[in-house]
Amino acid sequence: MKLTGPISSINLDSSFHALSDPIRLQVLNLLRDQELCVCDLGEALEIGQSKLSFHLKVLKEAQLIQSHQEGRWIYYRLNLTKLIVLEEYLAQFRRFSPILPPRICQD
Amino acid sequence: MKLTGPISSINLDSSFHALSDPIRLQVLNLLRDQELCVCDLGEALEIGQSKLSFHLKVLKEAQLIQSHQEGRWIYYRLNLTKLIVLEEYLAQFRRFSPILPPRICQD
DNA sequence: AAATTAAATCAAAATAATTTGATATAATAA
DNA sequence: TTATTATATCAAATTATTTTGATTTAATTT
Repeated sequence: MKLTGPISSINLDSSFHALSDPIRLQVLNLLRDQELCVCDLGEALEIGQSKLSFHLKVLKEAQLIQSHQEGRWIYYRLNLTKLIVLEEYLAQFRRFSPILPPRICQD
Repeated sequence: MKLTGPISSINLDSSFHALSDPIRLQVLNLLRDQELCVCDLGEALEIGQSKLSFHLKVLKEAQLIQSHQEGRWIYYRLNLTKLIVLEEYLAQFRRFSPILPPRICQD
């Protein structure tokens, strides 16, 4: 059986790859509750401009973030949809487990 | 504020790195509801023995799987605890979001 | 004890990802 | 129109990861 929905493994590896770097995780954390322009991110992270641009590209290609332009600034924000797909993928292991009880629901 | 609990970013990047490879995701999926020995995994995945061993090591060092020996077989199983830590890390973005409603709780 | 088997380890080769510094692009301001 | 600013892109250098085949280890069987 080949899965095709959001829980399939297709592209999941590259999504997780985008999460596998400390700078990129910092970016996601900075964007957690607000959108920011590249200059804000650069100031917060204190890394070179082209390095930041590279990591933003990785995150964007993995569809973990989205961007839009405003004047000469480019703003980035989380793509929650994709983050939720990954969350659900991991949740699946817990749901399938014959061992541990399901997590307490806090939503 | 430096986080230190399970939701901190410390080591999260290497955990996600362990998830960033299709062979390793296949291994996790095979172990989803049962433990298997290396030979079972090798048969299912049709990859060379040392290659499999390498990927199991990456998963084990990331604490996503655990192993125990029985005679000359070594059995691997998921480490749900770590998978749940990662799931919670991702859930945090959703919980923090001012935009999307919380996920419908299915537990 | 010798042979077999399951799995790990090692070193070399092959690939892939990241960093760096320079240059390009496109929007705005002077 | 020229200068400035924000960001992206590119190529080269660096670093990290993965693959491969050979060897090792340890348990079991003969």
